This record gives sequence, C-alpha cells and structure tokens, in this order.
Amino acid sequence: MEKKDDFDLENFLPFLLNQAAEESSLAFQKVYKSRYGLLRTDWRVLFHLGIYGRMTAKEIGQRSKIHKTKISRAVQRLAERRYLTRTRDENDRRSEHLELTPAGEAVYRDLRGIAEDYDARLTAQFTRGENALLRVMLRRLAGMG
Amino acid sequence: MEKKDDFDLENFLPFLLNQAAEESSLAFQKVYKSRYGLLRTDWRVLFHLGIYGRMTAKEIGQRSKIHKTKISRAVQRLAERRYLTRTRDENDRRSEHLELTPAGEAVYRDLRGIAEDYDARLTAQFTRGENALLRVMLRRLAGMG
DNA sequence: GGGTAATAGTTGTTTTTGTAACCAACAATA
DNA sequence: TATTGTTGGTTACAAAAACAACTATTACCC
Repeated sequence: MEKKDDFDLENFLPFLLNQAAEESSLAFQKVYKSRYGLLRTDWRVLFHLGIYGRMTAKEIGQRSKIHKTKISRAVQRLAERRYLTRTRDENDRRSEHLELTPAGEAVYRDLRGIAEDYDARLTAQFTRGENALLRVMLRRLAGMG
Repeated sequence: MEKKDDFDLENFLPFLLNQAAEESSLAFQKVYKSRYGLLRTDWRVLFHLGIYGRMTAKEIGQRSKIHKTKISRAVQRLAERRYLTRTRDENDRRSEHLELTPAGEAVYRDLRGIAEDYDARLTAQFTRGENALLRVMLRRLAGMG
C-alpha cells in the first residue's frame, strides 16, 4: 500500500511492543482460560504465590506493579475456587497472608510447565545471545532494569 | 525474598513483554488522552489514516489486527469529533472509505511528532545495533516477521 | 433468476478494568 | 489519650473491552 506519510508505525516501540505482547500471550492465555477459567491477573497472582510462597497482597503488588484493586479481585476469585487461603496477620490486622492450597499448587505446577514449554518455543527462534539481549532490553524498558 | 520455586517469571516472555509494553505506553497514553481525549484504538486508527491516507475499516483491521468492533467504535468516535469523514464506496456499498479531515490531520501531525520524540528517547538507551535487533525480534514475536 | 453463502460493518449484552471513595487498623504527635 | 495522618485492602460506579448476534449488500452457483 502506498504511503502518504512516512511515519514508521510498525517500528514505534509502544505499538510494536504491544503487538508482540498480545501475540505472544495468546496461546498461553487460551490454556489458563479454557482449562481453569483464569484471567490474566489471576495467573499472575497464582504464579507469585507459587514461586515465592506465602505473601501478602501488598508484596505481590510491589513485585509486579499490578494495581491493588486488580490484585484484590484476583485474590477473591482464587479464594472462591479454593486455590488459596487468606489468614490475617496477628501483628498487623490490616493485612493478610495468602498461600496456595494443594489444589492451587497443582494448578500452578500445571501452568508452570506449560509456561516453560511455551517460553522455550518462543526462545528457540533466536540465538542464546539474542535472547539474553532481548531480556535485558525489555527489563530496561519495563522499568525493571 | 526467598524463593520456594525457581520458575523465572521475570524472564517469561509473555509477562516481560506485557510489562515492557505497558510501561512504555504510559507516557504516550497520557498525551493523547489528556490532550485529545483519545483512546488507544482511536490513535491507532488515526495514525493508520494519517500514514496511509484514505482506507476502509477492513484494511485498517488487516494491517493492525485490531478487532472490527473496536475499529467500528473508534471510527464512530473520530467521526463525531470531525477528525475523519466516511464515504460509501459506490461499487461496493457495504464498505466505506475513511479519510482524515484537516482537523484530524492536525491532531495526527501533533501526535506523530510526540511519538517520534518519545520513541527517540526510548531508543537512545541502546546502541544502534541493539535497537535494530530488538525490532527484528519483536516483529518476529508479533507475527509480523 | 432464486436461493445460499460470504463479507463489511454495526449493535446489544456481558465481563473487565479504571478511578475514586471508602473502611478498618495502625502510627505519630502533641 | 485525642487528633491527625498512613497504610492494607475493599467496594461502588463509570468507562472500556470481549463476544456473539445482527443488518445490509454482494458473490456464487444451480
């Protein structure tokens, strides 16, 4: 298609990053959605608990930069499904400790395996060095550098 | 924080890409939102018309992979603001040609300039070679490779 | 030509998200 | 020990996205 203006939208980072993020999330999303009815924030919270064990909503927020209302709602959904338990902190009764139940652990382990395979497939398209550089650059762009 | 399980969430591409995409979109979003009250899909449609000139909703969809209902509503909003005009195709009366008005062009040029500056700032963090590689990899991941 | 399928785009309904206001528990200060 | 400010987390309401069903027009094909 003939161009009227030469701005390069396809190389504009916010656009390109979004397209890559969406496309690369799609197949994984299908799994956690169809298999467990989870939302994006749900699996993220689940993974945080699976990886780090018992933690509070606040700690999850600090680590992931997910907004606290989203976390609050994800925790509700996961608790309804009995994937996690909530226990008040006796020293500070405002916060509560979240922890996966055995059922939650099982879901985590299943999805974790799928995530690993999936990431390996994405990664296999590039060389080791390219992949390392990509991660560094993305972390920097994400403000996690 | 001590880990219970060693899955590397921060390097899981779908997660990392999303974080980078969100973070890198934020500052630009503030501009098109506060200055013109536009939504994400709105500026994308606007940019397509600014770059390629007159085109149909379908063509925009093919090029951007934005869903047709999102495009339909973005076009409505842009038309209400008199940023574009819609004219039926006489050969195929199902489709209509979209084209920016002078007002729409002005908004496009303003945002285009900001996008260029913004992208330049993001890009300045890396070397020329790193940037080239990043684009290639992202396009591949986005299925635009 | 008449019937069926395909296509461009729209609309309606339900989910999710964003934003701000809110509660309850704690901290700090006077 | 009142007072004021913070903090962890929730809720309410408005805005936006997802999904499916729909209209109108064109294409196919017997």
